[in-house]
Amino acid sequence: MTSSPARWTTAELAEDSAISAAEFRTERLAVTGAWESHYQAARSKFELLFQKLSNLNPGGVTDANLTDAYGSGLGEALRYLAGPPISDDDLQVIANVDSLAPGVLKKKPEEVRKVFEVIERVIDVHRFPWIETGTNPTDQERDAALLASSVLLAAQRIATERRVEGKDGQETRVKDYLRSQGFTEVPTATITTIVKGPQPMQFCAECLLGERKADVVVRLHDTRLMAIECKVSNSATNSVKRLNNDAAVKAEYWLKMFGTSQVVPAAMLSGVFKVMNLEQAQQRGLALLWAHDLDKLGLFIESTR
DNA sequence: AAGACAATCTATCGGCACGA
DNA sequence: TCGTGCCGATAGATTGTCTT
Repeated sequence: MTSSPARWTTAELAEDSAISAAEFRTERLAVTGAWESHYQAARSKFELLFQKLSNLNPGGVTDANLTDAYGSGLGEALRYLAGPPISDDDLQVIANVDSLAPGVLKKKPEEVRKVFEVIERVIDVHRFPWIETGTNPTDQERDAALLASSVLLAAQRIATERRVEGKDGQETRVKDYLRSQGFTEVPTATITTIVKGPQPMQFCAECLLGERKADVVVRLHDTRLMAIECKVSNSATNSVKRLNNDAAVKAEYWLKMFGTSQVVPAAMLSGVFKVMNLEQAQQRGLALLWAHDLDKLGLFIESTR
């Protein structure tokens, strides 16, 4: 007799989603210093860039200076001189160069030239008004440009950091919890049949289960595999994507691929989710767990003895 | 031969725009 | 106003290539 993960009632889902959203609220409002450090890091980059390119003065931007700037890892800051900033991918296409890697550009000054020609054409005149007049910036102009540019870059960095942290943080919590329950992590494996992968009292991370990657895979006591997807959503709009488009799709794939009696697809949730989406995903065979209540994971694992 | 660097691929969440 | 599809910006892993 196999044990199934709990199916939550609407009321239970509503309660947990409220707790989860409250936790998100608290975390987002907490002062972490992340903004401060990203701002400072960005500011330093632009200051260095200004220095290397003589405040973007006409004449200060030579091929040698540009190559030097790229070599110092300032290509990123360079992209952010554009209004609006150009992404790495876009710049490569628009400038029509083969590579934006510093080592490659170092040997091809003409490629650097092409890159800067693009930047020049789309440079943000709101931040760098002195470029148009061909004069030196006033101290205020220079400072305003540094401020605005640093904020622009730092904001993007924060957004990216949140994406990575949301996932990694949650995955780490799950793994730590499993360890606390006596499980041992084993190296990532490609799991083609149900007997492969983690053995009793083991789990692995980032395993390829069939043809889809699972964040954490645990061997249950009754030999089934539990595939846990870690999902962070910070808005109700995105809850449907994370749950129904990402996790439930994989759940259905695994259930079909390995059979309903062999795998237990689950999603570990934190952040903001809509109750309706939770119900839909659960309906589709996805077991729901909350990062704020990891003991439920332990209880289920125990129930498979 | 080793280590640095570059290219490629895939995954993350977030946000916009469109249509019901 | 709401639900949905699509895409953007980036990180990290892996694989490939070049230097020293």
